[in-house]
Amino acid sequence: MAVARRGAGRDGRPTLEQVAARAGVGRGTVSRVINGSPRVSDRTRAAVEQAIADLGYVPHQAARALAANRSNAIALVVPEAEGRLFSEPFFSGIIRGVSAELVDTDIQLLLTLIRAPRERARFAQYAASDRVDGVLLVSVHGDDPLPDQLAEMGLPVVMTGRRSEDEPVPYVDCDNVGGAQQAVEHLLGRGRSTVATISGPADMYAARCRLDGYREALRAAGKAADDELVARGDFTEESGYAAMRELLARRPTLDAVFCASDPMAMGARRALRELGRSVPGDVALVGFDDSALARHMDPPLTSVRQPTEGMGRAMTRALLQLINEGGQDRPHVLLPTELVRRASS
Amino acid sequence: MAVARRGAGRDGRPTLEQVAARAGVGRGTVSRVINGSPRVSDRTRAAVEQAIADLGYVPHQAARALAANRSNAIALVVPEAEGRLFSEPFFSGIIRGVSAELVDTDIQLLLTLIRAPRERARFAQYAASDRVDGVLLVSVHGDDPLPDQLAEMGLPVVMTGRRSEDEPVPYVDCDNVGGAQQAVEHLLGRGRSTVATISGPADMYAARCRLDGYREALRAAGKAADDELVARGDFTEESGYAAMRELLARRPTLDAVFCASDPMAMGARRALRELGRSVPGDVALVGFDDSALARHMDPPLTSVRQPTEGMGRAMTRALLQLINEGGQDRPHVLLPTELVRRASS
DNA sequence: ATCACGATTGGGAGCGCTCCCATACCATCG
DNA sequence: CGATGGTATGGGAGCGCTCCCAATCGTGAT
Repeated sequence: MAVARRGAGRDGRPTLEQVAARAGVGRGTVSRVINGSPRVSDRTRAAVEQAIADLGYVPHQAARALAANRSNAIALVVPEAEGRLFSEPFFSGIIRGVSAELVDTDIQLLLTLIRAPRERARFAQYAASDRVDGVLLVSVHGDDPLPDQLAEMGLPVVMTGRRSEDEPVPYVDCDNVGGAQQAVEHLLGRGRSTVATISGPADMYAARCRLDGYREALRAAGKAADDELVARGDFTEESGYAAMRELLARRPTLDAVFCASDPMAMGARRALRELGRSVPGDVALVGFDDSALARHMDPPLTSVRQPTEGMGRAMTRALLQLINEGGQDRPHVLLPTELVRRASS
Repeated sequence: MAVARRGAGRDGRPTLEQVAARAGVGRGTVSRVINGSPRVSDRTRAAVEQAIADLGYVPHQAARALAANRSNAIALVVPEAEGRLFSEPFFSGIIRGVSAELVDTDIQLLLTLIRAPRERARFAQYAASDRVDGVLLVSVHGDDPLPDQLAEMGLPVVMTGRRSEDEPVPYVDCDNVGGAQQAVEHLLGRGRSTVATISGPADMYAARCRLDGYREALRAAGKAADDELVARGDFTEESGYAAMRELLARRPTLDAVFCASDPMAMGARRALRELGRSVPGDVALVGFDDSALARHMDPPLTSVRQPTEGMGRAMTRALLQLINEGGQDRPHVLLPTELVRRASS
């Protein structure tokens, strides 16, 4: 036993040095094998790999990080104000995607919730001090300076969603315009003639995109734009309820509504019920996000699904590329959405 | 510039050594200040703190980890089979709690999803190699060997939930028995006389506890146990639907049902509607978990809420204590649940 | 056979920190 | 007044790895 452990690290775990000794080579060579350097002969590589297997050697992260000056970790930052996100499939999908993309690397995922502004500052400092190789930002608000701040420090950053049309920071987004368009085309295709929309806050880029998609679909179908058919919400159920009542007051004859979020669709559904309109009989309804809510509404809600897992993967790939290639290019990825048809339309 | 940077780390960030130079003390002293050692005079401490502030010094994690042989990170492990968890408030609450408890430490949270068995093995190896100081396990199955495996390696571990009555691994759980009991007492208190239950899989400890709570409440109310009023589900909506039909077939006169999960309550509600029973008029319904579902059901579902955030905090505190004190004691924490009353009962 | 040059390889130096021993200093005590 | 026992402090050693330069070993060209 003592022999087997000779020269072992202080936990009794084998070190590079020991692997080298066992394989009859130098430290440098083992390091090269581990890091996949091509400058190693096949014979030597095989011997080293054998020794690694024999000893059950696992490289010591902290030592690597210190020597190589990279941390082999990336942070996933979630502003917790968006607590909402957490219980939605959105966040779940993102994590799944990120995690899936990381599984074949030896990169760690650090999860950081940011509540107070104090924590934001703290994270900025933290990120600045070499502790992560890159940052994934989820659900950034339009006026959040953090992305630029991090980017200016030279830290690779990728966000989900854009803050505006000409987002300077690399991002992965879903095709909000296309999704909305698809939803409205679907409603028109089902024979609906008067399609209204309940849109999100005008200061959120995604909300504007969804509204654009709605308008584009109507235009493509040769319908005149009609602002009477557009009501504003703020993505919440309450706002959806109010908007629906407003729309019905303005245009009692409408027969379909595209809601820019599922909770708003939920609110709209409630308003419709109260006013004696059936769904989908009198009014067809489509939501956005395909949350758990949608599946459980009565009737189940047709909704636009974001490829959340794909977005998580894409973000991660983009970030790893930034880290490894340090490229000057700012990757922008746009993923397609999918309409999930249910009984509400 | 060059002067300001003299002796700086390779990223231009200040090192301990520089702080020491600026404060006019030795490395060891600065280290003591940073680590809160009492063996430093107030004068010296103040000088060092000033130098740290002046330089904006932030300790280099990897270097600390290497020298001190601790990683300053804990892992939160989630078996992704429980993908379900993700979209429930449960997971969200746990993360929030863990994160809140870590915010004043410099401990990192690593998130690890485990999908395939291969990944489980990989994680075990990973965890074994010094990369985390401890592990939080969420939602472990009754037959999962991972907790014991990790514990045997001497790695501090805390789980949510128990696998059985005499769980050997430290855990934090909510009071399932008490929660169920409270729910049933509530139903009885509302004047219901024939309270049935749809319970979870018999091989899950939490499900057995909830059933025990149900029975205990009836017993306390002086009601005879009646197996005809107990139906098995597997926590899914479908199983709740089937169980409800079964119960009604057996006992058409029942007037209340305690469901051991919200999705089962959802299924039960559907069955009741189909069979022309009103909720809560004919049958009162109570669920468990207080998921988003509960709030959005029609009528909104009374449900037993787990203190998820509190559980996250408790797990973290327990783990940190295990890490710091290396105690031989196996902390077991049981937190109370809360009945959230809504229109369904 | 000799020389140059690329492919491999070994191992020194050093990453920034903690640990701990040796030293310096100070107040108290016999 | 010197011995004694603390308390502060400085700094050497070393954590396990990567980087990189120098050394070694072929191999083909001359």
